[in-house]
Amino acid sequence: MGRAPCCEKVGLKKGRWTKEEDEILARYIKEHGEGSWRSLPKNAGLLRCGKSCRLRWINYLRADLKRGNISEEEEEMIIKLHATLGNRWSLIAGHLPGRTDNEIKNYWNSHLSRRAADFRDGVVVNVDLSKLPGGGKRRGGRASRGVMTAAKEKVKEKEKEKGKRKSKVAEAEHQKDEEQQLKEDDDMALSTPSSHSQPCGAAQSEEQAQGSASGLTSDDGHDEDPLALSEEMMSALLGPGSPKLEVGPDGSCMDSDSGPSVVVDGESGPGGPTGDVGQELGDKAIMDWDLMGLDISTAGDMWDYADMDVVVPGGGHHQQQQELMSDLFFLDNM
DNA sequence: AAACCGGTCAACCGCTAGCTC
DNA sequence: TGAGCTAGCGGTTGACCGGTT
Repeated sequence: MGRAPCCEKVGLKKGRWTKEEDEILARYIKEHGEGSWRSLPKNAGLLRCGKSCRLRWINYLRADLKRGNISEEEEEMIIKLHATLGNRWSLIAGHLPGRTDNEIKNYWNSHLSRRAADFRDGVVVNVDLSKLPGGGKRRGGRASRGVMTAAKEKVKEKEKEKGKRKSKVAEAEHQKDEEQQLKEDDDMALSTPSSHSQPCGAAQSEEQAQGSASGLTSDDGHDEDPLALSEEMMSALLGPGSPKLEVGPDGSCMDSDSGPSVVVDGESGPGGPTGDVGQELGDKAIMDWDLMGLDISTAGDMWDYADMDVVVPGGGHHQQQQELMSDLFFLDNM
């Protein structure tokens, strides 16, 4: 049988937190650490639900939170990530250190969604959610640890095998990248500390990778994608000097000259990068680093990325490779 | 000065996946 | 094995605040 109920709803305080409550909660977590949210209010002497305590800590009291306005860089990042991930606020927050999912969600709803709607002039990205498992609908629920664990195991095994047949060139590149990583700061926008602790997509279950129901589906069943960003809209949002976006003939959106592109080399299965992702170079495909160019309409097909050698041209380092592998895994599990 | 209005954001709600017993 | 609980997620609500009439 299960455990006792999380908390008695009767007699618990609701609404805004007082300064005193904040202090009690912060002091308790400082002494005892995070977790055990169920017993926390009782132990700390708070008349709050554990859920409420957790939310207050995560969204407001945590020491590593960045206070203040969202910067232009962060805004740009949110727009790009939202175009790729949809309303996956926790994933987006994982790429923005010090920002919470709630904060980003609020910022999007109050600042960016309206701007996006102003610019939207039709369907830009084809997202046929009916082809995705579950019909493209999803609600909350935590990320699938099972999927993540299984994937890590799978990647480890593949890497073991791959290590044996890896080319000398790639090995030299890899070694060089690791050396560089020690010396230089990572100026890649997507290579943030938090994104390492929460690998993008690696923890996603099959259903979670479908995008939120309200974000990606329309009530009348059309394929309209409210998250789609046209070239005009993105250019306006990103401002002068921003990378120029290109809209592919199939409607996919791609960022043609932002950041280092990534060459994905090797076997790419159906629905893989070739043809759908950026520019083709023989058996290689140039993939936009932020994955803006991915055509998720083909996501139903599996893509054995683990067999690929991922090389970042121009001396990209190992960290970027691992970031990419995380993102690829996310797409693999869509 | 007061009423109204719209924007922002903290907090709540309902749901799901995974875990525990 | 399955019922029930926990943790975490995204959507929604409503209090608060500043600007306008």
